[in-house]
Amino acid sequence: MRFLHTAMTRRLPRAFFARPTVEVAQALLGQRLVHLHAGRRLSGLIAETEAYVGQDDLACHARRGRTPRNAPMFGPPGHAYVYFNYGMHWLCNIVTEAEGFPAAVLIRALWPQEGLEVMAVRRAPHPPPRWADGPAKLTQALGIDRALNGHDLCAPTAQLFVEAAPAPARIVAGPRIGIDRVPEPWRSLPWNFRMG
DNA sequence: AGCACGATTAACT
DNA sequence: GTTAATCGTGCTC
Repeated sequence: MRFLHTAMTRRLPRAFFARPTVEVAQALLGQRLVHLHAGRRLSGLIAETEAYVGQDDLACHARRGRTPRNAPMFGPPGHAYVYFNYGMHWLCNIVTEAEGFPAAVLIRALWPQEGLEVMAVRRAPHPPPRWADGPAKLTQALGIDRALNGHDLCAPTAQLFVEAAPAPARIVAGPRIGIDRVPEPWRSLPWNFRMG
């Protein structure tokens, strides 16, 4: 599926996210995640993603059905699912597939593009390569937290959204990170994707 | 009401 | 390679 955009409307439409999650996770690589912050643009190219797909996927938060925390995953595609983990970190997902089917893509790394001065302060004292090379690092760099949980990335007034950018020449797939307690085959499914 | 654990990070040895 | 930090969530009693 291809999406064409004019110079003024580069934001990815809901149809982009209303597809199989693994397909969306790969298609998001190279696209630009943007957070409008105090009239300023904070952004980066999406460099790593992971797919979490439905109640059969035992690594997915929705595996035991709907709860207050994972409710956004059951909602319509194109919304943010932002959750708190390890008592200190925010992780950012984008909901995929049809409403009612719980699935999302975790954004795991960005290549910073805009708002570098803000990121430098938020991620101090780390050097630029360490500003957004992890799922909790990128939310800190872009200022993504609970306030954006459930946010509609496809609304005209969205503060968080994805803009179309050139697709990467190559995609590398591997097992998802940090789910060592999840049983096979889910633990080893190659649903982690990065620009290669 | 209590408790084990987590889609992580940073600082150590 | 190992480990502390830190707390909301959801399951069990």
